Formats: sequence, structure tokens, C-alpha cells
Amino acid sequence: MRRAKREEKFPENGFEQWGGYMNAKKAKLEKQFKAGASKESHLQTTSKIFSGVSVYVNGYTIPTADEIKMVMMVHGGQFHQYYSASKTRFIIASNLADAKLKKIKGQPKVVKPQWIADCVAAEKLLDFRPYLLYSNQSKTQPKIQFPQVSEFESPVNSPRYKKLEISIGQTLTSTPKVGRKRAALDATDKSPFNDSTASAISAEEEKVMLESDDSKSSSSSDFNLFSEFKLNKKKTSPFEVVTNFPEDEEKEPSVSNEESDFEDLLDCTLVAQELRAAEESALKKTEPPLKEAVTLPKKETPTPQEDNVFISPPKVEVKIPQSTAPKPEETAPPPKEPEPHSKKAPMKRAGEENFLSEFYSNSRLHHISTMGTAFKAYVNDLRRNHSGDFPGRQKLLQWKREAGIDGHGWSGGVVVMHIDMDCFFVSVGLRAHPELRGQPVAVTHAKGNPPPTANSSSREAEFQMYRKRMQNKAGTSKSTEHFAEALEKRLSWRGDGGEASSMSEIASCNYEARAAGLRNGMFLGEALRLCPDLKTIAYDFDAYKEVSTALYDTLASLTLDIEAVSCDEMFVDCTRLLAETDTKPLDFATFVRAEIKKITGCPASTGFGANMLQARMATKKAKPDGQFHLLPEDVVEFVKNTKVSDLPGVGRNVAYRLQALGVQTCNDLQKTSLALLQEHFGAKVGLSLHKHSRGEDDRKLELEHVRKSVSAEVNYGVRFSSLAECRRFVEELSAEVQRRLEAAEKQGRCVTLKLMVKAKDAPERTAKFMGHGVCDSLSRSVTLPAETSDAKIIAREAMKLVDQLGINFSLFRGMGVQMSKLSDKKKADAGMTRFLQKSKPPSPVASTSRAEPKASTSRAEPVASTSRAEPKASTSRAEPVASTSRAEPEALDEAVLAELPEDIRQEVLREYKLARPPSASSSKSFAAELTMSQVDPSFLEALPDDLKREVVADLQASKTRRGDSKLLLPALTSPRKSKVSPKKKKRGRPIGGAKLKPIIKVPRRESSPPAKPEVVPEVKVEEEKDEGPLQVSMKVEDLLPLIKEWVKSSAEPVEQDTELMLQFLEKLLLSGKVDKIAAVLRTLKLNVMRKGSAAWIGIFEGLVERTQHLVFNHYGSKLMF
DNA sequence: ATCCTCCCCTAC
DNA sequence: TAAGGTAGGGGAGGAT
Ligand SMILES: Nc1ccn([C@H]2C[C@H](O)[C@@H](COP(=O)(O)OP(=O)(O)OP(=O)(O)O)O2)c(=O)n1
Ligand SMILES: [Mg+2]
Ligand SMILES: [Mg+2]
Repeated sequence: MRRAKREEKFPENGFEQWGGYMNAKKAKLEKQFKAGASKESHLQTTSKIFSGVSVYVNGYTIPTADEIKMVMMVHGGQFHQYYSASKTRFIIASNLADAKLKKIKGQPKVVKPQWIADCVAAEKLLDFRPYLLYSNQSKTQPKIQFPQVSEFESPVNSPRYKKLEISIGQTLTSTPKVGRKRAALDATDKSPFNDSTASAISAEEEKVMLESDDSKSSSSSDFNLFSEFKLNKKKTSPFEVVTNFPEDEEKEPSVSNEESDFEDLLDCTLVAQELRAAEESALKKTEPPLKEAVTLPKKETPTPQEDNVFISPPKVEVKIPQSTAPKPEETAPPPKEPEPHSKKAPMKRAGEENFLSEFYSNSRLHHISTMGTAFKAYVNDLRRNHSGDFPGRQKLLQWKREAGIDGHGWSGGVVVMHIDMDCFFVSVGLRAHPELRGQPVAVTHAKGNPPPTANSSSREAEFQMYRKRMQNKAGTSKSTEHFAEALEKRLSWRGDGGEASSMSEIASCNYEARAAGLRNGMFLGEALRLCPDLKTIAYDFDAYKEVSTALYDTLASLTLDIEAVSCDEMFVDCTRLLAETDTKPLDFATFVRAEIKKITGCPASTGFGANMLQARMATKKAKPDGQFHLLPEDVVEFVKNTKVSDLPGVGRNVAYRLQALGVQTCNDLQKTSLALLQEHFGAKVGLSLHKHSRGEDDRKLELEHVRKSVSAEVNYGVRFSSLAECRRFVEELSAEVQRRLEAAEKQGRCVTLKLMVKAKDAPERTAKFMGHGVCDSLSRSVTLPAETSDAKIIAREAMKLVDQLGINFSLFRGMGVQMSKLSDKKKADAGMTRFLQKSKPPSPVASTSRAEPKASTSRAEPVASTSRAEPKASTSRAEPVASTSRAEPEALDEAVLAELPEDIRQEVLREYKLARPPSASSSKSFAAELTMSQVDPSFLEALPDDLKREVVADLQASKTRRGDSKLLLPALTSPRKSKVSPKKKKRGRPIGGAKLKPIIKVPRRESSPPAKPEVVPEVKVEEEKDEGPLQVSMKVEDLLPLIKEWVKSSAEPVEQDTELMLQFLEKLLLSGKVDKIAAVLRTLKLNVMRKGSAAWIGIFEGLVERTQHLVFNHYGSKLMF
């Protein structure tokens, strides 16, 4: 069966104990290799130990998830990639770490991984109870044998088990597809920062602000020197400031990655907190009271109802640094901005005035991200408008002459250069702090002496708790130790609650600091413990921007075969440049780096290679302040000593999983078969690892970048005290998205809402001040019928999604709004608006893309939106309408509508719908097709009969689609976009009702609620004896309903029906319709489980077994479904 | 086979 | 206190 593909299957192996597990694993893997791509044998299982057992692995476990997956495969169990309340029977976890665990519905058993290991060792299914992670008895060693193999029926402690489903493998098709290709045109020209969100201030404005706001440069003690840079215009490269700083930077032993983890490790700590909180306040189910809620009322402004409610002129942005301020050393906490009346300045929270702009102005991640985006656009613009002249080349040639560098350039093949500024933020910052050169320095917000937060003791307690948990992890294997160690380092602050416990992150640290073990992204507290002498300096985003621009302009003056990576880094295809200037790579490097240092005062390192990977690795080797050319002949050797974690795409997770496979270096990786890699990591990732480990890289520089999505999200400071606040924040984020879309001259059709929700037992107080803490994250999206960039529409859709999720806003810890399925914004669709709004000519505005030749696009007040409909003072309460193709509801002219082509009409209807305030109960959004539950009844009623009929017909025709799939683990939510039959409409979600108490059985299906036997009766009898309705040639869509009805219609299956079904399946098999078999079995399984009938389950199991037998005989392998 | 949604991961 | 953003690759699994 072609299905074999690469799913979960492993040749038999004989690995026994987990004791010497690591070793055994290696041997086993090798064996599998040998077995070679014997795909066929893949499907075999060696035992039935885990028959009927389905597991989902959460977090890191000692047999790793991959290993458990393998074991389940081999021993007859089921491994679920996602947790499903209805299908997953056990959750394997070592601790509470992943918040997800805590909100899972269906109360699956959470069992320690050791259980799996012990079962394998014992070669039989052991009672899982001793291994329950939470049970009191769990203590430790277990091994209580359990009589027979699958007696789990015993209602250990939950009758729920009864209806527990036997899960069968799933996995049917699933081709590693990537799909989604969005046609998109190019953006337009403009300077790099025109769209940089908050900082979208014009250069002039910026300057003014800088000048007037001295607090700004702030932190830097010497404002003067600093300002010299700041006041320079950014646009071009006016960086003549020439600051020659003494060379510094001595070579440091290269350190590995930066501190990537964050919450993961943090999680453990938080988990400890959670535990404690949970223990203390046993069942304090109710909504956690918002402690600060008080201040809210007064704060609220009259809420401008205007059109531009949510636009937040970015002006704020630039100035901010001031509030933060002073450097660490010389503490001088500037006065917090005084608060009108209330005592101390209340923390600013999302949804409150100025929060967003203030947050953004201080967010380093926001800055590097938007700068990165801006530079990609900048390169696009430069390429588009380029004259063909590269002035920098004259300089290069002159330099060569003066330096006495002879001709004979490079004659090799493709040369890719990667260039990256050394400890960027620090290097820039040090220009203003020459006295700190040579010392360990880091850039961070915190300056030190945090208020006497008296929680050092509580932290100590947390730490102890954490330790306990770790030990509890039993395993104690290598990796566990590794993580434990890492964690301890980060969290083992004791005593004083001074800065040694600061949770402020270090954006960048110099090489002197790295020598002490510091890494970018590390907490200041931990950093100080590692390096007590660390000096910290403040951020200076404007300066970074200037240096970045200088970096780009420098390279752009030499060639435009550039792929921007970030504000301090890019790839350059030097092939043509070197050939045309007859220059050798390293000579070029010397020149460019010197130029950059001369202009910016900051060091950059460059690497050269035959492809992007090699160039990147070369840069790493070159740092700091160096250059390196990885020659083709040296690649093989070079790569062997490279750690896998140094490969692009190999982060914490992949590195960990590779390590579990015994792979740590590229050399190890080379010895691993492609098949195995793909088995574990998927087709693409596996192949990528395979190639990268050999220094091979197919990627081509992306010279014309096409943006695919635009988003704005904040996962900090989110603590809503009212739905209104939440809504307002969504509106602000939407306005931000609109602004960015406009800056990029794009529109989109898909709106995605992202949420971070406090995990079930996570403490109200997060480890990091105002941080998101331990959360579950989820997203929901809607595809609109027409593209838009209108913040109002975006916000409305996003809010609908919020409602739809039905989670109490007070649990939100982060929100994001994203627009995707982008297309260039043309005035084109103004056509529709015009059509419907008889009076309004399509604003011919901006016109085709490409438009503005750089120059700052207007920072634009909210307005901007091109074809904006006139907000007529319509009678209807429609909001002040805004942009794009949208007509006033009142403008709908039935006659006109009737003449429109079908597709257009649908869009109009859609728009019409959008323009209306959603009725209270309707929280649904449209998808490609309308769904009954998404229709606002009042809207429907208002339609003329014919239209009504059409809409309804449409709904019914499409109602089958889009069933909810998955039902992700954070069951924390509600029934997802459950369909709900036409008749009943979605219950309006209780706006603030958190459904902490999920129902036992989650209705995970579209149509009828599972537990509803009522409906069903005897529908039809499709299962006649004789040939009956089941035909091999039937389409799956016709077949499945029959299956469903079969199960639904009778309490107990009739034997003849079962036989008939088996015969039918056999026929399908003989006809090669394996997919249909899989589909039938899946549907059957679903419905049987839903029914929860033991009789049906038994029948089903028997059917599956017999079918599998047939399939095996026919194909030599089992069917995966 | 391919598309789509909802993740997860990675990178800066 | 602290400022935990944002874009893209890609995998799982369901629908078509
Ligand atoms: N976790 C991180 C990683 C990076 N950055 C910012 C600060 C860095 O200076 C800048 C560039 O990132 P790099 O990865 O290039 O790191 P550095 O330039 O600091 O050091 P290196 O010399 O390793 O390039 O991005 C950050 O704020 N947080
Ligand atoms: Mg760098
Ligand atoms: Mg970089």
C-alpha cells in the first residue's frame, strides 16, 4: 500500500529494557537502517502489549516521544501526535510542565513514561495506576503486575473508562504537503522604515522628538556623544560621524548558541508555582479575581466612538526609552510618570491608553522583527529602483589599489557571503560607552536594584519545588540531568532579591561576557550570577536602526544580490560582484568590514561559502570581528566537527530529539540514514538535516521577497479586567495590522486570532512581571470572501473568533491578530464598492503597486485606506464604515444584486453581513462557505425570499465541510467551530463565561452532538442484505453517511450487517480501494466511539482485526488509518 | 494528490 | 519589576 510512506512503523527489533536504553536504542536504530528502507517490513509489529492503548506524549520524557511512538508502533499501541479527548487514553508525561496538560478535558490518565518502559521490559501491559503522575500512591516503583493483557476495562476510578474508546491507529494519508501558494506581487518602494509600525515616524518628526526629548537617550550617561549619532538623518547614510574607536574585541573561544529557551525552562518553575497554588487553594475554580481591576473605571476614557478609535498614532514610540532609562550602574530611576490621582502609577496593561505604543517602543523583539521586515522591503525597493550603478565599487577598486592588492580575483564558482554584526546591540551601545570596552557588557532593560520585592523566599520555595519535580522525574537519564542543570543555573538564585533574580532579558552581550557563559536571551539574574562584573547598558533602538541602515547601504552600494535576514545580518551573492571587480572573497571581506566599521564604529564578521549554509557556518567561525572563507575542499572536514545545533533549523527541540538518537555532531548526522531522519522529522526536515550535515544546501537567495503575512501580537502586560478592554485591545492590534498592511500596500483575506491563555493551574502571578506565564496558545482563523485591510473588519472578525473560543477574557495573557492570504492592494475592488454605491467614484488613488518611490509613505493617519466608502450617516447603526470594498448595508440594491454574477453576489452578501454588527448570538465567522451557525438570523430574515433561499441552500450545500478536526489538547476551550445542525443555531457564547468545567464528553463533531441519541431513530436502512447500498464504486462522500447511519440506527449491530460490512471491505481491498477502507474504518471508529456502546466497540474491534488480517495477507502490511 | 487549518519550531 | 514580536517552514490530519 502506498500508504506506507513513512509513517510509524518499525521493523521488529528486540530491544528490551529501557535500562540501557540509550545503548539499546542505538543498536536498534542501526538495525533498522540495515533493514534498510525495507518499508514493507515497517508495518510489522512484534507484540500486542499495548493493544488498545493510545497515548499522547506531553513534554520531554525519558523515553522520548519519538521513542514511545516507536514502541507503541512495535507493540501494538497507538501513538497520537495530538491529544484528543475522545481518542487518547493516556497522556505520558514526567511532570506538569506543559500547561496543556492541565486543561485537558476528558480526564485521561496522566502516566509517567516509566510505565511504557516497564511494560516493554515485562513484555506485558502493566497496571498503569502505580504510574499515575498525580495519584498519591504513585510514589515510585511500581511493577504491579496486572493479570491479563487488556483488562483495562476495570473502572479503576472512573466510569468514564467505560466508554473509553479503543483507539486505532490513525494516520491515513497525510502527505507532507506544504501547499499554500499565494500569488502575490511585490511590495512597493519605500525606505526601510516607513512601515516600521510604531516607529513609523517621519525622519523629521523623529529628529525633533529626539532633540526635544532628552530623557530619551537616557540611559546612556553621556548624552552628547550619543546624540551625535542620533541626530543624524537616517535615510541615506549620513554616518560620517566617523567615530574611530580603538579596536577591541579579542578573539574569544566561540561559544555555542544563544540562550534560546525561555518558557520551557521557565515552565518548570512556574509549574512548581502552579502546583503549590493548586494545592493550597484546592478547588478554587472560579475566576481568579483580577486584583488590579480597581483602577480601571476611572481610567477609561469616554471611548471615542469615532472611526479612528483604534488608530494609535505611532508618535509615541520613539520617545519612550526615557521612561526606562538610566543605566544600571548609576541608578537613577527616573520618576515614573506621575499618575493623575491614584497613588502610584498603575501598571499599564493591554487595552489601556498608550499601552501598545509604549510596549512596542520598549520591545526589542518588536524592533528587531519590524526592522528585519523593513530591510527586506528596503532591498526590494532598491532593486526595483536601481539605476545599474554601484558607486561603492569605485571605492573598492581604489582601496585595492591603495592597499596594493593585485588583480587575480576570484575565478571559482558561486560565492555566497553572509555578514553579521558582532553582538550588535552591544557594539552599537559601546560607541557611547567607550569606557566599558574590554569589560563584559550586556544590553538590557533592567538596571538593577529592583524594588525590594520580598519574594526571595517564595522563589526559594519555588526552586525547591522545582527540584522536587525534577527528581520526581525519576528518569535521571542524561538528558534529564542536562535540563535539570540548565534549569538550576537559571533559577537557582537564592537570597537577596536583588538583581540577581532579575527576569529581564539580555538582548545581546559582548564576547567578553560570553566567555563567562552569557548568551543573548538570557535573564539578567542568571547572567549576573555567571558574571558578577557584568555591565549593562540601555537600548538605543534609533542607533541600531542607523547602523543597520549603514550596513545595508554599504552593501547595497556594491551589489543588490542581497537577501536581508535581519537588521544586523544578510546574505550576499558575491559571484557577480567579485567577478566584475576581479576581487577575491577575503579581500572583499576586508574592505567591506573596514567600511562598515569606519561608518558605524561597529565590527561585523563575514563568512564565505559555496552556498548559504556554508557562508553562515563560516561567519560563525569568523566571529568576532573576523572573516572566513569555507573552501569547497574543506567543507567535508569542517562540517564533521560542527554541532548539529549549529545548523540552521536545528533549535532546542530538534537538537534534543537528535541527541536522543545519539546524534550530536554533523558527523553523527551523516551516519544516520535519510530514511530514519525523515521518519522522525518529516520529509522536508529530514532531508534538510541530511543535506546540511554534508554541507549541502539547496536554498537560493531570495532576492525578491514576497511577504505572506502581516501580524501584530502582544503577549506581555495582558490582564484584561473587562471585555471592553479586551475588545479595545483587539481593535488596537487590528489597527496596527491595518497600518502595516497599508505600509506594505497589501490586503488580506484570512484573519487569524492568536491567544495565549493562562494554563489551568498556573498562578495568577507570573514569574516575569506582567509576563504571560504558563499558557496554552491557540489560534483560530477565518477566510473572508474579499480581501481587506480595514481595521474595523479585521477587528470584528477577530472579536468573533474570540467569542467563538468562549474563553473568559480574564484568562488571556497574550493576543495577536494576523492577516494572511495577501494580495497587492489595488483599487480594483473599489469597483464593487462603486457599483453598489452609486455615488461614489472609485478613488483612483495610489493605483497599482509599485507606487511610491521611497520617500516615506505617509505615516498616515488611520485614514489612508484607499477606496474608502463614505460613512454616510445611515440610519442603520452600522459602524462608521471604513475602507476597502465595503458598501453600506443600506446601499444594497436588490436589483443590482440580482444581476451580479454568482460569485460576486456572494461577496456582496458577505460584505453586507460584515457591515452589520453581529447579532449577539452569532459569533461565527464566515469561512469559504457560509455555515448555518454563522448566519445572523436577523440578517437572514431581512433578506428577500429568493435571496434567503439562496443563502440557505448555500449553507446546506456547504455545511458538510470544515468539520472540526483535531480537537486539540487545550481542550480548554469549547467545542470548536462545531457545526451545529442547521436548525439550531450556535448558542451565543457567554461572553465572559470561562468554561472551566468542560463537559465530560466533548462534542467533537460537527453535526449531531454525540451524546444525543435522540435524533437518530431509524433513519434509513441502507444496510440491506444482498448487495445493498454498499458499492465498491461509491464515492467516499456517499459512503460515509451510510456508515454513520448504520451505527446510529441500531443499539447493537446485527451480525449479518457486520458480515456484509466485512465483505464490502474485502471487495474494496480486492479493488485496490484501500483509501476507502481506511475512510470507512475511520468513520466507523468515530461513530462507534461516539456511541460509546460496548457492543459496537467489540464489533468494531473484530471488524478491524479481520480487515487488517485481510489487508496484511494482501499487501504484507497493515493498514494505517 | 492536494488543500486547508492549527499547531510547533526556528530565527533574529 | 519589564516591555515574552513576528515571519516563514513545515508537519499532522482531515476534507476534498
Ligand atoms: N534572543 C535575542 C537574539 C537577538 N536579539 C537582538 C540583539 C542582537 O544584538 C541582535 C542580533 O542578533 P544576533 O543573533 O546577530 O546576535 P548578536 O549580534 O548580538 O551577536 P553575534 O555576534 O553572535 O551575531 O538581535 C535579541 O534581542 N534577542
Ligand atoms: Mg549579530
Ligand atoms: Mg544576526
